[in-house]
Amino acid sequence: MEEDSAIPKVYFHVDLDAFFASVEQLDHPEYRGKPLIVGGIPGDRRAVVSTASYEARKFGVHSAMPIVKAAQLCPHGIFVRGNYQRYQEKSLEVMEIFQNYSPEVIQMSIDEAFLDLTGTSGIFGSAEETAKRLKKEVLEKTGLTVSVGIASTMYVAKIASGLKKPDGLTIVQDGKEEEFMMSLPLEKLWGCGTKTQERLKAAGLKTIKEIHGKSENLLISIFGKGTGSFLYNAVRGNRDMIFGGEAKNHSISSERTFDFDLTDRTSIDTALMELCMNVLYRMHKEHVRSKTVALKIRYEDFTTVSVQQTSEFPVSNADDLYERCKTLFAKKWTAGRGIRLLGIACQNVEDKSVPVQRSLFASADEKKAKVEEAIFAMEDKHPELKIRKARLYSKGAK
DNA sequence: TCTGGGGTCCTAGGACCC
DNA sequence: TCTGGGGTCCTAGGACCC
Repeated sequence: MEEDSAIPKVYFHVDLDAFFASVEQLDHPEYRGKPLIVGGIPGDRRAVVSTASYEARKFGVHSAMPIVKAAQLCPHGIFVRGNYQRYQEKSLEVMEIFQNYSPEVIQMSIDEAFLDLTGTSGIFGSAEETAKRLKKEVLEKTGLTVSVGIASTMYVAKIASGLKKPDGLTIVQDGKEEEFMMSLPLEKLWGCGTKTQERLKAAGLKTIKEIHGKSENLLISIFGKGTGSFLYNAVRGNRDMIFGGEAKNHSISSERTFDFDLTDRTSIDTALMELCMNVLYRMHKEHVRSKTVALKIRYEDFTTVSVQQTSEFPVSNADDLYERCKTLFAKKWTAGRGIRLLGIACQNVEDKSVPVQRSLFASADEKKAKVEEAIFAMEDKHPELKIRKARLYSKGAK
């Protein structure tokens, strides 16, 4: 093991403020300064809020809230469904700017990233100056504001960036991480959601300070190895992820919540086929394949079941995936119960360049796969030409 | 006011093997 | 014939994140 280098670690966590809503307000001046809700429009039965502008948040609207409720809280709000391609574009613009500040950028999602700024003070000046310059550059080049957290661990930087939104900058000095953590309410503990918070409260631990007072062994005895250790380290600001770690168990999934529960086989099969095409298209674009197919059913009462199966051979084409999904579905489905959501996933995807064992039927399967690839390629070139499985156009499908 | 869609990671239990 | 102990792989479900 190598000793810790003398250079103190410096991490930035950069978070775009109310990202989707901000992009909409940028593109539509008439939305600016108004309560804007992205995620659905009133009347979308089961839609939820994806992002609310700060003006809308004043009414109590927040992410994950049903649109129906948002419309009640904020009846004069502007509601839009959103344009994810556009958000992706803007995200890319911002991420490219980050590259100018650090060779090590870890993008965490469409609207946030960690930057390793360790040892760059000679180039950029102090962390604070650097952050201010970065914020200014992002605003000038993209019209968006970001909030930045700076600390010696990614974990603390992440929490810090969330404290002074929007357009915030929070610096936790090296050595002050623990003190910083202790000053926070329990809700700010990243990775500790409502369930764990409830368990903590049930155990008499209501604050980060109180957790800090317990030994690791005690926390493990109450919460188990994983959660116990996590809590012990998190309240000390110790918890850190490994930079540049291999992405394992990558999966590609698609799911859909239906406006009305499905009960008949025809609509169910159509929905399954649609999900299959979606997943397969994306696997094709990413040049990956998978041997493990998973299926998820959420019933009307929100109980959720899943099945998965790993086969000797990777999924080869849409029919293949569809057949596997139907088999899994038959294994789990309780006929008569209404289905509110269906989802499928291909797990443990691997790059198509790694050699694979071929099945006895490989040549026929490969032929089908080739045809599909050609179709996908054509759809990419001519989005107006939607070549889809004939059954998607059969009655009932839109 | 019933609760989206895309992910990742962890855990517990069963099967199977030596 | 009453039953060890470890390792590994797989699955189902749950927690959490944005």
